[in-house]
Amino acid sequence: MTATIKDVAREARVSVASVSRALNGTGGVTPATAQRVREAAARLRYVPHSAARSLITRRTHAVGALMPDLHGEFFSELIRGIDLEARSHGLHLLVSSSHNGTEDAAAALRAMQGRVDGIVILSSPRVDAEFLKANLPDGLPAVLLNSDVRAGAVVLNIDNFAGTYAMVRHLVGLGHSRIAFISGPKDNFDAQQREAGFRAAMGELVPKAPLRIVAGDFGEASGYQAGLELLASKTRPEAVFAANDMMAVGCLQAFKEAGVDVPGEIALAGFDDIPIARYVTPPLSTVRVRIAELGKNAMDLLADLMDRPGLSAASVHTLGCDIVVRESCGANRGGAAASTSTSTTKKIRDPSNR
Amino acid sequence: MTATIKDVAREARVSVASVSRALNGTGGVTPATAQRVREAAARLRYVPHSAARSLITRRTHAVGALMPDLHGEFFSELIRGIDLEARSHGLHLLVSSSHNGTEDAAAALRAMQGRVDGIVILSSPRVDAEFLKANLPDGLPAVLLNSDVRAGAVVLNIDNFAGTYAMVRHLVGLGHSRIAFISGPKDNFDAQQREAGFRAAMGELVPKAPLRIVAGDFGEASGYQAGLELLASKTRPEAVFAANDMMAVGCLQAFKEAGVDVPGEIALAGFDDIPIARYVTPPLSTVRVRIAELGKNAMDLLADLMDRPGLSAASVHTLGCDIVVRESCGANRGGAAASTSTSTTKKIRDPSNR
DNA sequence: GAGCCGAACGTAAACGTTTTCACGAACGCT
DNA sequence: AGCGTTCGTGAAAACGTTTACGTTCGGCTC
Repeated sequence: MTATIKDVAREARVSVASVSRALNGTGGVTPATAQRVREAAARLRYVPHSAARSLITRRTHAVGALMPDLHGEFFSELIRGIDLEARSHGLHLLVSSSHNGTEDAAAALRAMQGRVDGIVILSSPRVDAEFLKANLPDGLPAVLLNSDVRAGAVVLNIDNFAGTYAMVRHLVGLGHSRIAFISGPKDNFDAQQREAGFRAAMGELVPKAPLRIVAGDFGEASGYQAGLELLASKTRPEAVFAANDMMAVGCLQAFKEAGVDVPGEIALAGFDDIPIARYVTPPLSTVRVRIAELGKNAMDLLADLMDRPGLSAASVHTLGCDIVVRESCGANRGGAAASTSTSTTKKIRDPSNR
Repeated sequence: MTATIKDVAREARVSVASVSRALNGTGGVTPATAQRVREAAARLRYVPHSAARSLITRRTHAVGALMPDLHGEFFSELIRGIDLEARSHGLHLLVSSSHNGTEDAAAALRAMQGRVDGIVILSSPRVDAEFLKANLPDGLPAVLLNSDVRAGAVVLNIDNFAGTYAMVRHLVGLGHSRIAFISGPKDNFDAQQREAGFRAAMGELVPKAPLRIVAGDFGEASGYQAGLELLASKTRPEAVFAANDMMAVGCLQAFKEAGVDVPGEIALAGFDDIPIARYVTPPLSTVRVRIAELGKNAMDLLADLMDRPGLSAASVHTLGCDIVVRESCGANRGGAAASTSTSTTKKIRDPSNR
């Protein structure tokens, strides 16, 4: 059926060994014969059998991406970043997404055993340290994304802390001090870090302001509820900072229905910069996460790890966020230029320029 | 290092053949020995080497997904649908996205050679019939998505034609007859079909109405421009139907800036039902494409094809769309119930119930 | 009790590569 | 001129499975 290395060898009148050497660019072959082999291979449309190669090489030239069941932009951008970088490393990408339970993820992990040379794992609350210890085939290079596992692994995190901190600084710079926070799910790693960043920033920047935190779950409805709750309180906040954009959007809706002007009466900010953020009215100020870059960096870390011998150096890396200033926080009325606040966290002016 | 079938054989005191038979459920082995083998395998944490298996079996138990460089919801939902269904078939998913040029896609196609048992290809303008004939390894089962290739392939398309037709019917039912259309890129297959559906619907439902079509490119800016152009015309349309949501959003922005009330003065509709659609004001009526289902169906077709011997029956399938009625078309003021218009195309009432 | 048949199991070949090793030939050196 | 070294090449082993083919053995029929 399909041509094999023997066919090429016969066609080029050399041994299979020479064909292998010529095609792989391993030395030890004359330019002339290399050329002859290449021609023969092209003539026969020869493409090496990857399984046979993997069998002896112990390398699959593929990496896996394991992620929980998530929709939308985050998923696609992450895959995009990983895929692009993987291809530039000559690697294939095996995707296994949409896992809910631990046993689901464990099965996927097992199934990837031997099919990939490394793996990028996007953590969910269920996928924690002991889960990985139990299910991750040891010796398999892995990079963990947004994980609180700190022991013996390579971890790459979004700098949620710095992001929230910078946004609080921005809001404070605008003159607000009574800033309320809508938090995310208790078991979510990003949510925890964002709340921590908020607490730290408030404590350091406006230490005498009251700390108001209302619970949310990253869903739009919980943001709406939080908005109602905040409106009902005796002293309304000057600004509301939601731990993600969906909640900010829900909160905005509550404000709108109550006839509260944003940002006139209350300023509003979110986190993530989902596409919707720039299309609500007023456009939402938020913290942008460069997700594709997160994927790219994860893939780079993984590639490094795979080149390394067995030595898997544990390390923690972070990827900075950008403050994107639109109208919902009230800073963008005039034409003030953007300024950089941190080395990793840039401030961007984005006047909903659709 | 890792346990091999020989180790299991030794541990279970049988031959490697029996191990293979026991673990694969091929007959010819006593329940007792099968049990013994399973225990030994579990004890050694044995997992069969997939490359070795593929080498002799000529099966990889993996399918590929080849897609152009696209962002956002469409990508993630499609992958999601494919992945879920692939896993339920016991197949792995090899993703290769973000291809721009033909040579890029050709390389990806070649690289997948031998790594997958079948492939799902999402067409882009560059990937046409002769490209596939030239680059698709023959004998490799393939399912084409949103493709105008009709010869010798299995094709699954969104029913753009019926979708646009149904939306026009809906607008006409609302009393509009001067309906303008903002078209998509000329070389885009979906855009072509949507325009064809619009022309057909207008010709049949309101034959005496003038046919107004202004050119767009699926981008938001082009929708904005089209909006301006329509406002400037001597007889303004009663309704505007954009070939996709992004253009409808741009158009809406133009109307807003001009102080034109939507849907009061002009009704507006889009196509795709991107997440943003429900968050603009007024929420956008549109045609929903069930993308995850598209992916699932594609995977099912592919699985069928792979089970088949060599006989690759060419066929064309379509997936219906849903009309989702929000406020931008003016139908949703009252509380009218939803009605079904076609067997494949349902009409949904969706009053922006965030 | 001889013959036979089918089931359970083992032996070994095969799948298509890479890589180690051996073998010449060519070459530069004393 | 002889020798050692390098270099290009080929033969063959190895990777871990599946499976075709024997072989054994127990139980059945006459």
